[in-house]
Amino acid sequence: MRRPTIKDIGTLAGVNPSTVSRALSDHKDISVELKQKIKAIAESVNYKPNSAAVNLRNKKSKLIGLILPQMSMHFIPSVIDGVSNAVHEAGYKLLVLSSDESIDKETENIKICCDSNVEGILISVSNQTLDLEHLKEANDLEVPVVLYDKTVNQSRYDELMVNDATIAKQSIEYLIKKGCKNILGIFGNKNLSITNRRLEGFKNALVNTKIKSEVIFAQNTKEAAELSFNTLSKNLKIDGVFMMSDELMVGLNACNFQLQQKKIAFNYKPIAISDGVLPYFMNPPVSFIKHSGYNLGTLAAKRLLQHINENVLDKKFKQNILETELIEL
Amino acid sequence: MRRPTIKDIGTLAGVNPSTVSRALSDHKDISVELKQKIKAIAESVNYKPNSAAVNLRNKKSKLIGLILPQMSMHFIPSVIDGVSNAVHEAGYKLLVLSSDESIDKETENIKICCDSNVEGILISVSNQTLDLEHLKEANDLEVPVVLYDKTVNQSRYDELMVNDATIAKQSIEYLIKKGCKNILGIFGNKNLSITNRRLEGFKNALVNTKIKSEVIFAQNTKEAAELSFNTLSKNLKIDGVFMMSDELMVGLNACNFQLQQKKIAFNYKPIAISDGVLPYFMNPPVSFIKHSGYNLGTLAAKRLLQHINENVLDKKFKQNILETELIEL
DNA sequence: CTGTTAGCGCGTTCAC
DNA sequence: GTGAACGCGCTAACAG
Repeated sequence: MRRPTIKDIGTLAGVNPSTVSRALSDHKDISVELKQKIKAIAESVNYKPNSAAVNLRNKKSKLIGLILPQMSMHFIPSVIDGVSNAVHEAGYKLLVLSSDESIDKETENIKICCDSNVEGILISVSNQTLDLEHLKEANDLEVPVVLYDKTVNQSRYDELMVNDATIAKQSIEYLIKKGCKNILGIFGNKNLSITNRRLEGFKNALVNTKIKSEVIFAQNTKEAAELSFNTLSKNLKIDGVFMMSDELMVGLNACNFQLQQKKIAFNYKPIAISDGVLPYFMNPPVSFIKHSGYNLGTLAAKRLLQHINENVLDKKFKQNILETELIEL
Repeated sequence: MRRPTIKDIGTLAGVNPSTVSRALSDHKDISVELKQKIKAIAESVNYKPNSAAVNLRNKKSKLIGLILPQMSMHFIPSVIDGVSNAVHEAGYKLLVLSSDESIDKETENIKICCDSNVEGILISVSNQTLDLEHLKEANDLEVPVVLYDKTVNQSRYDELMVNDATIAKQSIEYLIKKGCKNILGIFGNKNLSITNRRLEGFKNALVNTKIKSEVIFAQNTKEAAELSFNTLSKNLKIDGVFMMSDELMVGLNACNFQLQQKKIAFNYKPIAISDGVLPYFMNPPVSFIKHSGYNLGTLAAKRLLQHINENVLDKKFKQNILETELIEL
């Protein structure tokens, strides 16, 4: 059975399609009785407007593109959840695209968004991304773009992120306050700007102190486990460990097991930047600065929706810094 | 600057819009030179077909709806990744929708899919879902549906899942083979059919053995941590623990910390059903039956695409059982 | 080989 | 108050 159109309803009601259209959208020129009659018919045949036709007519797609640097189990699901809720609440639908940390896929994803007539793009860039040239097409089409979390240095698009240097600094200051004298910092990919910003905060916190520090860089959980084991088994004086992400934190959990196996005593205070779920379940638990992907996603989506709906008068670049809180375990 | 249409190109090239359309789609009736000329112009004005118009015309949206029971960090991201890759490879785009374990949201999500003219739906049902009545609309519109992972008893739609009872049984048999005599099973929400299927496998493995067993049900990681601590601290004879998911497994990691804190010796073999990432990093590591969300997503998507593209001659219900493997750590 | 025409389903302007 | 007609952008059927 073909899906009923506005035309079919018109035939059934004995009126013109345009009358049906107006009745269904509660146009004031249509009499109350006729409206009721038409709506009843629409209901009875289970009428649904054809979205393609509506889109074509209105030049709107009610679609938002969410571009993720990769599909990881850490942080990303929270972001999707936050964005998804905010977007659906506003009657939009979400196109989810993962760039798999490749600039080519990212470019392709932007193209898909543009080709799909999305009304706005939320993007967190891959670690291969150095500039935003590939957003030119979106720009030409005047599709609003909001950057979140991972960005490059720019001042053209709104962006929403955490102050990486500050929260890293806070973390270290916490360790210092707790009396740590030998601090290990576990960081991610050395080439990422996010890594460097967090590293900067780490170093800043140590300026003018007598704290000793070591730093390691790990590409993933496994490397974090291995490298931190190497370090912790050699340098037994380490009494504080900072991890810049959940992913690396999980590595430390495995490292601890190795240390126990080798009967290497360890006793350090751990702190991580985390989405907030896993730290409670590490062995031992890890204090953390909560960097909520859900909040980030929600706020980024809301900001984008403002651009779309309110023609944001004040169109100048805004950098929104997300609030965080320290949770002590 | 308005986006150029096929009409604009026609004007520029001095030909009819329809000629442009044919040239761009390499219709054989158009001369090679004209094609080149038109393509060059299209390129130069950065022409992009208007997807809404194409959709309207072709009655196709190139959209697939992926409905998730919830947006969790376990398993789900892998599923999305698998589906996403398969779907993009085939030139489709992915609408991601989370039901948040609510039957109402799930119904709403199905509605969104139908309203958006998706060409197919991949759905894993919420834990409130008892039947598939709410798929009626998709059915009326003849939108293909494939169920994956969490389903209800049905034989109308294709489904793709793991044999829950079997892998649970395998897990326990592994523990038995390793010499365990006292086994603890940690299961999820008691009302879920997936829980009951895995529980059934668990029990079956114990039939006709002298193995003692205990079973606990936990709603989430935190409960898993608490309840398993209660059990393990009381029953010191437990020498094997089975966890039916990553989420619960993480709880055990926290439980182990508690046991250490209280100086309670524990020595059990752990095994879990897992997506395959976290078990390596637990303290201690956990052997697991790999139930890959990525594979599941990929296969489910491919099956759905078959329905969409090949008019699947053999339309009868198919239940596909996913392969798994046991990884010993 | 290329142009003309019509229509996909809807919304809006204009006329009655 | 309601109907007729047109156009959104594209494609397929029909002409020539």
